[in-house]
Amino acid sequence: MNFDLFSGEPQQQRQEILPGAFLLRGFALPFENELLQDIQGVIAEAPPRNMVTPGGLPMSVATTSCGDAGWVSDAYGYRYSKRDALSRKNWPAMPCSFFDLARNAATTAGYKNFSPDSALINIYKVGAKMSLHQDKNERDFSQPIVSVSLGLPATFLLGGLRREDKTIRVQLVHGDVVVWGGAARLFFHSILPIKVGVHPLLGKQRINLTFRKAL
DNA sequence: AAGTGGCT
DNA sequence: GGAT
Repeated sequence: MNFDLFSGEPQQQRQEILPGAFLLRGFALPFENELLQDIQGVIAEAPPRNMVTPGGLPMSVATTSCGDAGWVSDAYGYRYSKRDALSRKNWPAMPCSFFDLARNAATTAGYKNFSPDSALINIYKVGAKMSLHQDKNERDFSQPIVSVSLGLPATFLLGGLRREDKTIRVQLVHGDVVVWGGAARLFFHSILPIKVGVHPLLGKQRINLTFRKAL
């Protein structure tokens, strides 16, 4: 945990950035070592790949998953799949460190008993981005989304229910967690192109973990 | 099927 | 279609 050097009290790092959406600054830092180790394990079993959108264009972000389902995109559309098309096996199991972090973060944001069954791992090289979209391939929108930022910083845009709604922008750095649910669950969001840089632990990349109850 | 992308 |  982060402690205030003067008071010795844990600093409150929770900020409601829009109704239902919370920024938990540095929340993942205590889990850092275990998370990085477990990410390596998942990637060894299910290598990240640049999925193709239904429109036929490759995404700039490389993606893999773990848990009971993984988010996939191909010519047939966006969906969750229980199997990795590359290995034709089930996705790797979700590491306990992933589940615990996601559940704790959701609780801290006021979403009790979050039980993610899918963790999407998005690898951003410098210049990679994620266009404005909604997370809407899940079955149950009563469960929040938990997003963990590692490595290089990113600018996160969060809007509303309509694509054309005004967006706020939030700088996300290594260890930050964003949780959105309730009224914000279907809000459009995006990541601007990652700027040139080198992170001391992760080098020239940003890794994002996104947790969902997909099934 | 696709605006999770690329163009202006 | 809008932001950059």
